[in-house]
Amino acid sequence: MFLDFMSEVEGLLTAALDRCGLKVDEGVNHLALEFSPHADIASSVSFRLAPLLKKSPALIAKEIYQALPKERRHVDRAELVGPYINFFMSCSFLHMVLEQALADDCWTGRQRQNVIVEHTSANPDGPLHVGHIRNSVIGDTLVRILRRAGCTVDAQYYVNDMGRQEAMVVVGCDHFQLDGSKADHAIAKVYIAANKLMEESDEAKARIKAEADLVIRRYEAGDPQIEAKIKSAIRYAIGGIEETLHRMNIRHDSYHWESEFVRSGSVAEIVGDLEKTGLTEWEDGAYQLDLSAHGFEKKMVLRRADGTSLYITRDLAYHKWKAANSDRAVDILGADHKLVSGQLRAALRLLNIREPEVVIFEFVSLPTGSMSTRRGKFISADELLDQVEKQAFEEVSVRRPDESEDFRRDVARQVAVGAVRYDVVKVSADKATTFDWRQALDFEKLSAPFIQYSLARACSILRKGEETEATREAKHLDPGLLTGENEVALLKKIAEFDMVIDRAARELKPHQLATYARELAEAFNLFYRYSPVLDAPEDLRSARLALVRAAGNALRVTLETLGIPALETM
RNA sequence: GGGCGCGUGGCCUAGUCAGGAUAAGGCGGCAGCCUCCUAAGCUGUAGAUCGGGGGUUCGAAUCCCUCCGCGCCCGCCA
Repeated sequence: MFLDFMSEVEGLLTAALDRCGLKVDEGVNHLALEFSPHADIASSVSFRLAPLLKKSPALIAKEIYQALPKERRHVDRAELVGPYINFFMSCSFLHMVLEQALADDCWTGRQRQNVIVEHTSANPDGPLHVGHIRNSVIGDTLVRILRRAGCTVDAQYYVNDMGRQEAMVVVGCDHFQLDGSKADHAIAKVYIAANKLMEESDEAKARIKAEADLVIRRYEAGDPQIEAKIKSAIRYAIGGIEETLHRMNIRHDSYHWESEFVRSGSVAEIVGDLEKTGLTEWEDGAYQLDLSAHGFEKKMVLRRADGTSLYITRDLAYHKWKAANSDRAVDILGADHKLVSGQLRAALRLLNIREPEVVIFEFVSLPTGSMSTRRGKFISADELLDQVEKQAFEEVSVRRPDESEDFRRDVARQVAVGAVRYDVVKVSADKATTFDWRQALDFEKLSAPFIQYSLARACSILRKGEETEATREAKHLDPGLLTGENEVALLKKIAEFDMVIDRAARELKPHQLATYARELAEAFNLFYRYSPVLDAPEDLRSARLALVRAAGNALRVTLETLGIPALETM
């Protein structure tokens, strides 16, 4: 929709520049297109040409303006305002938007790549906390955005089964009993307890560390007894983690365990490949890769002194596999992984393996400081969801006191999922945040319920409007009646959907969709407030009803792409 | 100490990558709107040295330099 309008504008401008014998350097946005309150899209390309032509921008803009081809489909008119050329959408374009938005096939884009998105990948040593879910929500939203853009996506969870953390879980299970709480929480308790044990004395610390080291060595060597222990602890923890993820509408398509890559020999193979670069050496007893030529002071350790592999070595093998099995590989990682992910990419570059696209998100901290599973200092995702759901239940009970408790519980659950997801996704990934209960429990304008509510309003109109409409014979729809300011603004906002998705999918910026969702809901609410539908004269009523259906589709698809339940009533 | 990221009204954020026409929202404050399709909504109002300073440019929240503040990292952890 909007992309069609934009490419026509690009075509017009390119043709006009050509006719004038003007050239602008190729590059991103070389036509200087920009969004503007003065136009549907504007170009300030005249400024770029002014220094070259030594003429005033206004004069250049005038020449270009006069050379614009007259045959147009989506562009109604262009206006010359000083140095700016403003383009406006035609009525027929808006009619096309309405018609397309009433159907199903305009909501999926034309990107056709196979994409692997790895997200969450939290160590199975405890429940997800409010920091982890930033990863999960950003990751899952990107999965949905990429699918919406037309890609085939495999969402993957990388299971760290060979690391020290997991060995500590096994040590914890040896010393303490798992209690009856939710699986991931029960695992966290023994893990925290084992870590506490280490603080008792130097002797205890050495003893526990030795136990963990032994677990690591035996597991890497393929000891079946240890393997059974680790796998069962991990499956148990992941079961709990999955339960939480499912509660938030998040699902992984496949799981890859790091041990896979050790057992298959691909870790050894990639270490061998790195050896051939001549940049590796045994130093201080460990096998290291020198990346100083690539801007990394720190050497990358590939093997411990005892020969066992490290996280980053195994990750290298995993990424080699990902590169071979996708067109794009996307990693969602916390800010603490900046350095290692940089080293990882540098090492892959050395081997001529396509690098992953890495989305880094900054930390979520508590008002009291940073979170830590090991120290038991965190707010779990389950606790957050429970609290938000409780608050939502109270609010829905105030608003819909006559509805059954089942209805209110159901709405509260869906509102809570949306509120939590939207709260996370609305903030740009490169902003560090502090978790705030008051904000998490606020369901007003800058939140998911605001958007869900707009859809519920649309659905309510449709329920009432279409039972009478259905009895009439199919009648001619005249979109030309939708000329009100709010109606046109709503149509234009609906049209933007494809561009927002396309851009978010290319730039991997899910918060752009969150911003769009809010704007779409605002546009609908203004229309709702000022353009009565059911009480309008017959023809206008039909046209507005169609607009409500179109806006409802846009809201529904937008919410689904954000992983937020699209409620028909609330 | 070095590397990366961030700094926008009292608070939270969009806009920064691709510099342009009056800095955009929310929360909180104040003042309004339910005989009218769900008021989780809508309207108005007050409130900003876009961290400070320099530079590039016709034009800088946006690009460059520098300083300050905050976060993350600099493990044979992940």
